[in-house]
Amino acid sequence: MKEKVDNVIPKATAKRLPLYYRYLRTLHDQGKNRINSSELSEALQIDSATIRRDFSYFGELGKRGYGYDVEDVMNFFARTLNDDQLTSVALVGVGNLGNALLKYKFYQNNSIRVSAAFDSNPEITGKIVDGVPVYEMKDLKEQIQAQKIDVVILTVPGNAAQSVADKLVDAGVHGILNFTPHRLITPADVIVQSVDLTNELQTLIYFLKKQNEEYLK
Amino acid sequence: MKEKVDNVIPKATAKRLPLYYRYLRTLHDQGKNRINSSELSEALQIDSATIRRDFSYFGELGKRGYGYDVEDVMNFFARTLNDDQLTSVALVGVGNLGNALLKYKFYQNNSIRVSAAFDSNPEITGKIVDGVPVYEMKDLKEQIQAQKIDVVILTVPGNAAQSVADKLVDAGVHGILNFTPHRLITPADVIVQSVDLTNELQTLIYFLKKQNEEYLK
DNA sequence: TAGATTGTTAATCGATTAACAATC
DNA sequence: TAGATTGTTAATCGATTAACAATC
Repeated sequence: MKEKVDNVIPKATAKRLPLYYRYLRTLHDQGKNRINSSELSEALQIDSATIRRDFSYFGELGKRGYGYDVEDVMNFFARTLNDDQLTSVALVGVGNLGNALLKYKFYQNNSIRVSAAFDSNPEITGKIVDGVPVYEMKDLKEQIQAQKIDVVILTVPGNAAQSVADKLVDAGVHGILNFTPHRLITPADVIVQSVDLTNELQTLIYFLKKQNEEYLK
Repeated sequence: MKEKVDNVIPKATAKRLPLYYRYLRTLHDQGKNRINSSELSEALQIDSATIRRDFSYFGELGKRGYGYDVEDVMNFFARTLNDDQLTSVALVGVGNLGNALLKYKFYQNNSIRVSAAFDSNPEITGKIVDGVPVYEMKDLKEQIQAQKIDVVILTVPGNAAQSVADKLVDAGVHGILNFTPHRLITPADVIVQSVDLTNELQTLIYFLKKQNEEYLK
């Protein structure tokens, strides 16, 4: 397995990495030790050429005439995705969604752990929710820096999103998983990934409507 | 404002429609009654040519030399996105995440309403959570059909995902917003939109790591 | 009419996929 | 060696964007 040094990974490829990684672990758990791109294609519903191309960005991970060694590639992706070491993230906004995500066991399957939460409501702060201490907003910078947290899950109400994002940037955070429908303005070196639940539902409903109209013709 | 009859809307465009719609409503609330593609571009961080192209798939929504009439286009998108009439959806799996989504006020800003929930746990069923009745799984088909529900939010544990999806398809559901990390196997006329929270976090962490490595060079 | 801005043509970019030579 | 499957070249597809004629 020869790895590549120079790496410009297309975004589309990067987004599929967790998928590959998860399935390789499933295979590994099942005791399978080799897999080829057609089987992967079948299981993941991704064209086999796309899979080979994706893998090839990282070097020659496979063996011609054989396929891929499940454990090798799994371990390679674990390292690539930083899953070989614990990543602590914080969560800001312990409302409905925030609470649910606190309880969501990210670390059950991955080495991601929510190690601190923050909220502006004094009824909530000072407690430990599901093993995670909930701090006041004024402790944000201190805790983020003390715990060397680089990634934050943002589940505050929409109208607070930008001002909290500013505080996060000030505290040194570089990655924000944004659950508000607000477009955050941040410096270029901060990566914002947005999950807009209403958008997802609306798009789904739109696709459905279109399919329906198509069907009526 | 001339609308188009024939419509093959690119997927990328479709996914931006809720964004446009939301922002047009914001403008409308602010009492603004005209907008042009550069201003939209500025606010939404989408190239103005992309915006004009997106809009043009739906006909000639604007006026040359003038821009777009906010109310007109807003209303047009409301119809396009089915937001001019109530859409009832169901939710299956009232665990942590399901509970949070039940309380998530989709209908506060849009005409989407969770009108029924289902769970397999008898401790939960039979109650009304946040105004939404929680039924047993055995009532699924009956309720889905009685309430003419076409879209379901799926927040069950991963291992139950496929079997529940089968039941949903059997009940006549055509759209599933899937929060499990499982790839669902469904007939061609069923649209599955997946939201994989762990994936999002892992991808974000990966991008960050890459940026960091880049920076070190 | 003069100025502004659309809607669209053409160019470009990025992602997917078919096909196959390289090679284990 | 023969058979299998990778890694990659070339073709295709879909999305974005620059540039501008059309036109309000």
